[in-house]
Amino acid sequence: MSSSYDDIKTHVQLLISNGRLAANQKLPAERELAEQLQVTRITLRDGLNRLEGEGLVYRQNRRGWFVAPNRFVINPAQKVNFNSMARQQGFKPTTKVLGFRKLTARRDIYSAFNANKSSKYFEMRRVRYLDQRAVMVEESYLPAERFSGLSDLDLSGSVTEILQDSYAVNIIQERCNIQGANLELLCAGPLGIPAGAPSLKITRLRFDSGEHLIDYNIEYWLPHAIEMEVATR
Amino acid sequence: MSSSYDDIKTHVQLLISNGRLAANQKLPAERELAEQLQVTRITLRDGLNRLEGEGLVYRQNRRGWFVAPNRFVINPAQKVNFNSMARQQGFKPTTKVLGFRKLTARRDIYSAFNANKSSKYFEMRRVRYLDQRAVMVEESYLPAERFSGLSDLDLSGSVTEILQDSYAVNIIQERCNIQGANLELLCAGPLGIPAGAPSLKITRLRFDSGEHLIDYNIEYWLPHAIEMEVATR
DNA sequence: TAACACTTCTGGTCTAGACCAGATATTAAT
DNA sequence: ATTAATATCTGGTCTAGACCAGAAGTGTTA
Repeated sequence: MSSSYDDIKTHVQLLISNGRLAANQKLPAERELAEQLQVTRITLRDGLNRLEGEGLVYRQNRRGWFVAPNRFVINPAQKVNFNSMARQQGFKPTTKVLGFRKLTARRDIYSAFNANKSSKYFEMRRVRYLDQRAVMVEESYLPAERFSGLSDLDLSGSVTEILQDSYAVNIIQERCNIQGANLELLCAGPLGIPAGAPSLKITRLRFDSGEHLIDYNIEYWLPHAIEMEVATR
Repeated sequence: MSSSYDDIKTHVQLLISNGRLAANQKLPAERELAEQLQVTRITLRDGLNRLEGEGLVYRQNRRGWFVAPNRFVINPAQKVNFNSMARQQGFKPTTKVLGFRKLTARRDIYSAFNANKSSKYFEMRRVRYLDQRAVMVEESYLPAERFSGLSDLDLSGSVTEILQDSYAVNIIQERCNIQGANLELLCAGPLGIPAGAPSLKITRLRFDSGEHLIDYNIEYWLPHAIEMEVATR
């Protein structure tokens, strides 16, 4: 009844629990582990993929496999602030802006804003890190006319706060959709994983007091870096 | 820049979009597809796994691959009723009770209820289907003393309603946790997929008006059968 | 000391088979 | 016609290699 996977799992868990490897430390190379366990590399990789699925390990493109730290907890039913939430949970959050540009005529965007083809939007792409580990890529779309000068501001913080502080726009309602999705190269690259890897895709629509859509926002999370908590009444 | 995966995706999408295959219909056998595409089976399977990750296809243990229908939308921040929600979205929901028993001394349970080791609980395990497709396995734990006679009732509906109608217990608050998890054999079996496959694990804690925990509930969803919608204010 | 070229190591992708176990269809016996 | 045995088809798992591309370390040169 025991499968190779069980052996691999046990072996890796031993490495971790014996204290030989702490969070974010690198596992031995695949070829080495495969030999230790007397299985082929492809079988070993299958096992590592499953361990990744359980959130025990994570990978970084052509660098290796690492011991996963605790998950980051987010609440999708709450206006989130990545930086403060992360610090609250003992992580060191950082942000890198990947790109900023003005674009037009992308159907998914202007139709979300209920606008026409010629309307212009800012696109901002960012990666978020927890303790140097890339965990999320974020794409934000904002109406360009309304937020002129946006690119001159510090874009490493919360969009909501920027809108509030610099444009006096208050987000008072959000709608979000969560589903599994595979990563395109454009998002997989900054996360240091191969294209096609699974992710948790959170699409947010943020509205102001007039129920106008202000921010169209897509987040791609490493699925095993987070968990979600929701309270209901 | 084109990978085998792209070819596989295009090929399968063609099969689907050409109308040759409708939702829930079976794809050709892996060996056949592999020959059509001139790749090895292992490469093809890698591609199918990714298509599964995108929610385009799903598998059933040793039966084959099938075209995925639309996702079922759930709202984790809302007291859910599987049957009515499913019908509302045009699915035909069914439920099968896998098992019902009284148990004691399982740490995760009695500690969730903040009770001692000797306290007794009912365990109810059910599979939920949408249009004959198994999409979720549910494990419910309820204090046995408080709900004696539970096993004599019709257990195919909503737990919340049973508690309300037969025991006058009103659930007024819920807390839920959502994360990716791999399936143990016990849950993978009823879902018709191999053990170790990914799932979306939703753990629910349901409280009554006195803030007592009433129902400890774990749901394992096929990750690509659902999406979640959450509204925030 | 700093910049650059090179080598090595890593995971990522792929081939070409094999055998197993469960699901299904077929066939034979009742 | 029903049941039971059987053969076949399916995906699930695994072996034993190969080659590629990017990351990281090493040594050389300016």
